[in-house]
Amino acid sequence: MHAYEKVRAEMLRRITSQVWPQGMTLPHEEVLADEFGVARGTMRRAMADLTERGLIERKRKAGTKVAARRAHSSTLNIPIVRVEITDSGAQYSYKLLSRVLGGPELDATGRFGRSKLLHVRSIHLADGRPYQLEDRLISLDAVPQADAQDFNEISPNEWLVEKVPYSAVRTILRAESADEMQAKHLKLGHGDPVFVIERQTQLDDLPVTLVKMTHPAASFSIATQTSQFR
Amino acid sequence: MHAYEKVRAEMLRRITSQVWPQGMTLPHEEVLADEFGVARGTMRRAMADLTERGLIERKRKAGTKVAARRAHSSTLNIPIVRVEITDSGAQYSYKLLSRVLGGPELDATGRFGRSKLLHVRSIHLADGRPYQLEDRLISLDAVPQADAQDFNEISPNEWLVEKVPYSAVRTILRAESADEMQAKHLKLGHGDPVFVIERQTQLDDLPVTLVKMTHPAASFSIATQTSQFR
DNA sequence: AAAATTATTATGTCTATACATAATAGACAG
DNA sequence: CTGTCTATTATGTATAGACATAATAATTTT
Repeated sequence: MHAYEKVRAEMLRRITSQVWPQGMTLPHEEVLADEFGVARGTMRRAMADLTERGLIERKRKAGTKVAARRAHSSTLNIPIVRVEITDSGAQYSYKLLSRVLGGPELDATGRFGRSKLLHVRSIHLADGRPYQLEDRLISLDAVPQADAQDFNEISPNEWLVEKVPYSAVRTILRAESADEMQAKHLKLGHGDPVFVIERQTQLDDLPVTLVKMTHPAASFSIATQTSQFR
Repeated sequence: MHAYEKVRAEMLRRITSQVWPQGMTLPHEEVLADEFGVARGTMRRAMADLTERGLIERKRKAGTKVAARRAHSSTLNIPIVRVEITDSGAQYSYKLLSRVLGGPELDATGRFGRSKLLHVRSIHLADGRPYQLEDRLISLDAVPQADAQDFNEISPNEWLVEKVPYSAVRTILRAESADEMQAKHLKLGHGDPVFVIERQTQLDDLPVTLVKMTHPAASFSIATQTSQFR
């Protein structure tokens, strides 16, 4: 265990055990560095990790305080769907449902401006059972080469992640009840609950793709990482 | 903009634009430091951020590679429910539904061993409308002082976050359809979709509390931060 | 040829020092 | 007492250098 890890672990202990209670101002980093017998740089590294995790708050001149616990943040990891399925030990398969080329009228949200769009619907299966319905719009302004892809063999998800640059991603999670089309493809009853991940991808300010990924609620959940220091 | 931010931004640009494509081995950090005209420490800081975000992978002796994009990770922030509601501009209110003291039989999952348990059910409202149904088990081994709390005025959520130390949190997200009890308290129809957050909190190896937070799907969603460098 | 040993090397840790800067506290003027 | 300017200070950034270590590559031994 390295010095900064020891320092961090001990600080974490003091915070979680409330030896250092919420709102308390800590000694200056130089003082703490001295106490722990490390250089200021090492001290700062330990404290940077705690700051990142939201356990302490630091401000110039004001000093370092133990943060009030008003929220809990954790890391949400969403793998590409093929990896998610094969990692679970299941057999992955994929089927294209439809591929429609059209104009801006395909985009009800108006986020794509006047770009020509590709609307692709497909389904991902685990051991032959429907796992995810992928309903995607791709901007041909941002990704002209998508026009030449038929998506019969490779899913838009995989193809885009592999081939297309992006800089920002916005994700929304929610629950819905399945509409007729979703129920049909996911082999659910009409009105059954589904877990929806909606994601918009941009390259700088240019919208690249917008996808709605729908999963049967009964066989889908997301666990977040506890973001522990190891 | 600081030197490490400039370096990081430029590296990010090269990666997202695929000037440095997936799998490419980057020049050594000393060489890059030289190219960017910064010290090795500064270079390392920029690279540490990119590593943290999963954009590059580093290994001793082997060097630094642009990571294959197999997943997207983002930060999930779940505030305490009162803050979530008041931040949205709504009026927060809270009502205790039941508070039952019992033994390990309350815990169907068997995670609490033989601890005495407190089972508290309550509802959080936004502008008088049901927002979240909180169904919680509290270990009296870990939190004996919970026995003295009636939870009439302050919610278990808030009380625990404020008063009780913890070191690890495990969160699961899923969609369900409302059972009779949930439907009644959330003013939904039986079978309507709900968004469920389940969370288990520990102090070291001791389970502290297990909570199931149920939200009407129609008025609840979670947006994750894009985790952008500013 | 395979296995075990040794050398090399890129990343990782730690230290010490200098200077920058945001934010507060204190001094001062009105 | 109020607002403005100034000084102080804790954190933030940057640098250079020494040493540690994991992992690969090269060499030697079997």
